[in-house]
Amino acid sequence: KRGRSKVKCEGLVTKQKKNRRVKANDRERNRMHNLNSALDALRSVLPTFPDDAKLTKIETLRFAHNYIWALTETLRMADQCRLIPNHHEDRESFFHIPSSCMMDLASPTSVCSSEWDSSTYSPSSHDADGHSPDILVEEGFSCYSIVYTVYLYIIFYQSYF
DNA sequence: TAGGCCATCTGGTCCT
DNA sequence: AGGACCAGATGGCCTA
Repeated sequence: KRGRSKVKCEGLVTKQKKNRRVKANDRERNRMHNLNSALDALRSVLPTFPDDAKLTKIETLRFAHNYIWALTETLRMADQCRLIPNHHEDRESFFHIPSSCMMDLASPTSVCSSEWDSSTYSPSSHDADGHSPDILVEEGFSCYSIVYTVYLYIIFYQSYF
């Protein structure tokens, strides 16, 4: 009788384990879907050309990093000059990013490598004045939080213009 | 066909 | 104990 109950117990444990695994898989799938949604939101605020293929995940993150840097630099320059025109049309031309710069921003793959190496192709993390436009990501932030934070940063900067 | 990208599964670790 | 997060493994799809 004890043997049978042991087998029954083992079967129950196996079933419980299987059930937990299925639930964990489901949560993991959900988590990745959320992460992808955050990446999509981030893509949506990045400037792209109509015929551009969808940016890959790593391209999206690199592009966002460069884009934030470009916007930060633009703000800094505008602040330095204190010549921001009031008319909307003028503001647009004032903040026009040179095409050479856009090419670089729009083609992250042109400077792509398998590793994140900010020294080679990402903007310097500190400008001439020692200001750091880097995104403040505290230790312990999840991937989702980081992507979403980048997204919010871009929205914030874009609202400036 | 090789290589890149992606989704999913899985086991481990940490936290509540 | 259960959930969140992460990294490694695997297989599918697509493109040069």
